[in-house]
Amino acid sequence: MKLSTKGRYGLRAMLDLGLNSKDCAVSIKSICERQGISENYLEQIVATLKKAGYVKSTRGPKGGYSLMKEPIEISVGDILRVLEGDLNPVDCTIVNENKACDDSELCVTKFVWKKISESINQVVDNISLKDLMNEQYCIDKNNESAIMNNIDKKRCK
Amino acid sequence: MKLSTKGRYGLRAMLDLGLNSKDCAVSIKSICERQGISENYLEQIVATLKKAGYVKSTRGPKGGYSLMKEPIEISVGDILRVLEGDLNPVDCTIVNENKACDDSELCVTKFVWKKISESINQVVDNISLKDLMNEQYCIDKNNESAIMNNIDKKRCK
DNA sequence: TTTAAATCCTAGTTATTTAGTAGGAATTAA
DNA sequence: TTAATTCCTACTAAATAACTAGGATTTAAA
Repeated sequence: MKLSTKGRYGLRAMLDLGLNSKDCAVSIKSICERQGISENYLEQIVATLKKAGYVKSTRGPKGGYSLMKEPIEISVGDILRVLEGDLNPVDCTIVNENKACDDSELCVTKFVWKKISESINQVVDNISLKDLMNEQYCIDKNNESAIMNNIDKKRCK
Repeated sequence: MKLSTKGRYGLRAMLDLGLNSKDCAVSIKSICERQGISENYLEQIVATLKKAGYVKSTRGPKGGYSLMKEPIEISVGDILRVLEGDLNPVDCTIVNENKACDDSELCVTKFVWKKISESINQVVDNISLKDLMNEQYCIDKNNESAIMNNIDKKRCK
């Protein structure tokens, strides 16, 4: 019951693009330097995100990637579903549809799987890339004041 | 982001025990016949549930397994966590604890993982085995009336 | 026009996990 | 004594995850 590196790296890459591709395209190389990820691997992940319409690319020197939409228009759910597939904990969540489940005894657990699916999707669909960017700005700000004022880093409200 | 067969089979086995082990111990063999699961494999799964204190066993002929606690005292979350490990989508959910995450840039995604964890656990901790048993009784009842009255099967309230 | 920095594309490869299989030892009711 | 059961551990095949490798294409800039 774990997300793979595709989802984790992909979300970090998208956040990186949100934070850094405002004015110019951002290369895979620079993302990987910041995020500590393998370049060839992230290439494949970003290719998936491009195909899904969340990032655009420009080739050649000074080329790279940038977001295709406004960060507020991209949810964490969008990103994760593109990279991980649906976020259902069990493939068979549609009650009374699969033939193997005509045996109702098997079906009861589906109510559980369905509720888990719904709760996961509810969470990830209600966090936008913009939210994460804001969270990041907030952390940066607090870090700075922590350094400046020599006080402990605090969670952002 | 899928549950393994351990969690799925395990929950079905526990439900089976809830429904069938009221008066007598239930053998692995009979559970597997009803549920269509490999016997040797379910043995291993049930051994884990036993070690965790959710089922008890009696050996020899007429032996088998039964629940250690009242179904209302056992949550779906208890069962799944025993068999799947924690239900966090990413291992690193504790903000600002891991060394690799002192780089705050990496940390922002953790807010997402934490929220997903919380929502999953909230769901599974609020469904008891008793709830599933009731759901099953309800389905059985509706199936019967569907056969009797020749009307469509309906979802249970 | 050449160079080099970048994306684009696809085919390996290695390690880990999953989902079992296999089979014998111990227990115990009939 | 028999046979049904749990108990225990080692092995295994298949799938998946997490990359690595390397060449083709594009294009800004010298």
